[in-house]
Amino acid sequence: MERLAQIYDMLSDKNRLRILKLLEQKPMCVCELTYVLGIRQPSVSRHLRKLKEADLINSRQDGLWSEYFINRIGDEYSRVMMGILSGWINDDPVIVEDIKKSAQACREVLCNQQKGNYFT
Amino acid sequence: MERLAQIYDMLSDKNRLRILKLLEQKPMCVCELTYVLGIRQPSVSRHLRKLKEADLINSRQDGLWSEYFINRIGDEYSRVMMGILSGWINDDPVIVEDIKKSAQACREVLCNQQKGNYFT
DNA sequence: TTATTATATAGCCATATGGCTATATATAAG
DNA sequence: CTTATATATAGCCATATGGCTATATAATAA
Repeated sequence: MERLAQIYDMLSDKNRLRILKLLEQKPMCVCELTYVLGIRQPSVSRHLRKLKEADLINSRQDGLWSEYFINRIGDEYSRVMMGILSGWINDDPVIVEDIKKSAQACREVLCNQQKGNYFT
Repeated sequence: MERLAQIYDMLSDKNRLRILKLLEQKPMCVCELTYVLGIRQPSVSRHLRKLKEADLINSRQDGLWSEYFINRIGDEYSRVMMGILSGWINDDPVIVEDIKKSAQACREVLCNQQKGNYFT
């Protein structure tokens, strides 16, 4: 029951729902999520930490970036809930706008990278 | 999204989960739920009010008692979530114990009814 | 080494939450 | 009417939450 309540708790915050709906589309780094959500980076990082602790998402390091993505190999609860979520609120105005913004959001542009660094 | 977050929020509390799992079995009045949950009656009443405001449960008056029951005609979100919940945590020790207790809980015995009143 | 930058963490603050006790309300009995 | 009783509400309090700013950490560049 504890675990189930934890998952519901993760899903009960609107910004966390937005993050999950964004990651449903593609992996994203913190700066991209920060740009799309319109809240401060530390707030995004904290949401991501909670979601990761709840095993709903995972991350991999990519140079200076941390790329977050949906954890597809969670337990039954998380897999079922994420599966259902993927069919829901796809036409919510906020979600539609978020995904539109995320398509434009390019980490190389967003993050104020030095010119001439390792990815040029 | 607001509505979905509201439902998840309702499900993120352990005592509310217990209430829903109990009402899954049968309608119950406040005194029975109070007995089973082991928390104070006003706390139970508040959980019930929240669940009712979220349209997950409903109530009918039965003399002095208020009988609460699952709302089977809610929107898609609530019906799907309640449907899934009915298949989950049925072997959770707390839930098993709750349902065992609820089977013994008889409102006529539990509530300190006067002898010789309208239901004798 | 130092500088830069993406992310993480520490900690502040206002608000929300969920226990609780005390009390009000509503319904039925007498 | 008065009394009894099931439930609802008001309001207290400790804790949790989610914004925020400031700062620490980690990875790469030079």
